[in-house]
Amino acid sequence: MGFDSVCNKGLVLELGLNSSMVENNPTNTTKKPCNNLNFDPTLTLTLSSDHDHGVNKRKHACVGAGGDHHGGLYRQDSVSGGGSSFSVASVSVKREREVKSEESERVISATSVEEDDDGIINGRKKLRLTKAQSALLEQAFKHHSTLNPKQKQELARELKLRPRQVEVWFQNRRARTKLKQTEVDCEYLKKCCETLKEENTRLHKELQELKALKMSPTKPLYMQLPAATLTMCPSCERIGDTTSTTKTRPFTMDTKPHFFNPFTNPSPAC
DNA sequence: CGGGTCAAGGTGGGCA
DNA sequence: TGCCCACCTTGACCCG
Repeated sequence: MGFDSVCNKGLVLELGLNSSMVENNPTNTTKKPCNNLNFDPTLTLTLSSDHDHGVNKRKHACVGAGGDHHGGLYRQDSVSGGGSSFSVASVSVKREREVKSEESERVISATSVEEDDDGIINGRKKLRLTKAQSALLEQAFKHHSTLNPKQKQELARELKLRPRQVEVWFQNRRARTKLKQTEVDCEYLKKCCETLKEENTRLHKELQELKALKMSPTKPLYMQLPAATLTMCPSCERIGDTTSTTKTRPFTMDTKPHFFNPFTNPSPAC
């Protein structure tokens, strides 16, 4: 029980993505990875108290993996079990692992409990997919991020893996995709936040300047008008009176108000 | 040796 | 009710 297990108990960083983002959310029924950044972001940081881990009642006696519950038992051949073969240089161990992995002979029977070369009973050994296996899985994932049972069987047969392993790979792959997308979204939101902060600072400064001008006894007549009726052109910085219908206006007013959009270029000069 | 990666275990939820 | 999914966690392995 380490730091992770403590921290994960309740701190939830939630990236809420509205409208178009939701359409491509991996959690929805379309199960499509999201590459769309055209969304209304909401960022929520919450402390959840009802997040129970590992103490939940079991819904399935042996869910999925139950059938091949010993699926985690893999033979690593000469490098398995942390035995004597680990005493050699790590480089040679790695090379040996690669050679062995290319032989695709590491997965043992789903129901057997075997011993390695050192006579140590296998616990949960780490399966490493070969490059060829990974490539084929990636290729399949590009086509569709989820598999129907037939596709799963086919892929498993092709890869000489158990269907459960293919299924797990796709689950983990989807999770990785989602995590990556979340990171991208997070970066984007940070930039949004920075831009809005800058704009907020600018507007505050502008407001202070306007207040200062209003306090001045030598202010021009148009500055005595209600603030709501005045608009400053962002380009030429001239003041306009939206209520005036005379031809003596400082400049022609646009009927539409100026709203700042941090993600688009400034409006063209008036 | 600490942190990262990844396959797999475990659980709750949605759906047909 | 069973299946499949997302999500969280675990443990093996790798790397600097």
